[in-house]
Amino acid sequence: MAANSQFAIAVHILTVLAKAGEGNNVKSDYIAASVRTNPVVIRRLLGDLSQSNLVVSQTGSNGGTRLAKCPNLINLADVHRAIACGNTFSLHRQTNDDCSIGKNIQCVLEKLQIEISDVVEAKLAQFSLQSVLEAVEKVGCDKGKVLD
Amino acid sequence: MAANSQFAIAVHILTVLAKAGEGNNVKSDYIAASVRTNPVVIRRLLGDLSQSNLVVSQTGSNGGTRLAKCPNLINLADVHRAIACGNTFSLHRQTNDDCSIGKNIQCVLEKLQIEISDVVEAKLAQFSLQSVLEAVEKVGCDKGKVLD
DNA sequence: CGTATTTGTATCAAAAGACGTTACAAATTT
DNA sequence: AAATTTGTAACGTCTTTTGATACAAATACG
Repeated sequence: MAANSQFAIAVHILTVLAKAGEGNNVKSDYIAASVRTNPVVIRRLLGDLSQSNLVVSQTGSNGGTRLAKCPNLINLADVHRAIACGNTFSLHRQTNDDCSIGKNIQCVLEKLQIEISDVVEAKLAQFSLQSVLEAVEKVGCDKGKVLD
Repeated sequence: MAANSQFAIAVHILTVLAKAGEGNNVKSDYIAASVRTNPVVIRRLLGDLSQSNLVVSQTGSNGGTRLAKCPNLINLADVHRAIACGNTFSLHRQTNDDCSIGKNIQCVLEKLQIEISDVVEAKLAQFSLQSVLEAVEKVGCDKGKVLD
């Protein structure tokens, strides 16, 4: 199971930045208030997003963070990769090589893991940050697909 | 990220049972040796698999566990559901309702989570336990897709 | 130029989750 | 009755995640 909520928070962060609009710096304190967490948690994630060139940050007075590209050009697969969210399931550690199953199942599972990652990314790639923002701004969030 | 390796171990367990053949009881000690873990860890997972009617267990001398159906009739989506592996990503906990983003992003992310689960399940459903067993028994596990 | 602000990052502590282990009752076979 | 095996509770340890404090470096602005 997905142990951490970093991807969810990252999407939240980016949605806030998208709403702020192009070129407008948003402070980690402000984002932290929306996410209800500590600003450092936000800045850590912003660091990842920055390394993937999804956002740009500035220190100093009037500093903050803004999107590096327009929300149409960012999709959730980009975010997922930026956060290094890991896999849908984990492999178990070393198995027993004396057993014909234990010996070979690892690599079968690794291949499977890759195939799963691929379909997850493909799905995530269907959603732009823009579409997320629009979905969030729509009120009727209770029935049907929200995204798309 | 997937924090635990229960799904991987469950697949390993079922593959061992599939190899053992229909109607043959396998003891948790034997499986544990193949997985290199404690028999109790195996029995815990067997409990989940049993509740989903994938395996049948017997206590007592000559007891053990066997598949409840033939390996062609079990697919990896069945296993995934049985183990309750959770989601590809976790939601963050309560957000700030005073912020229009914080207020609505949760349900958008929930919907996304469901769509992701669906594609993951659909992919997993493509692989039968039989195909996993065959892949594991094949030696050349180093190039190309192993599963399918 | 100096002050205020903000990020980036190190460090620490707390909380949660995963995993392995021991122990033992209940069920079953022989 | 004795031996075996599962089912499950209980516990300790380890790792991961999260929240928090602290402070240097960068920047803006009067």
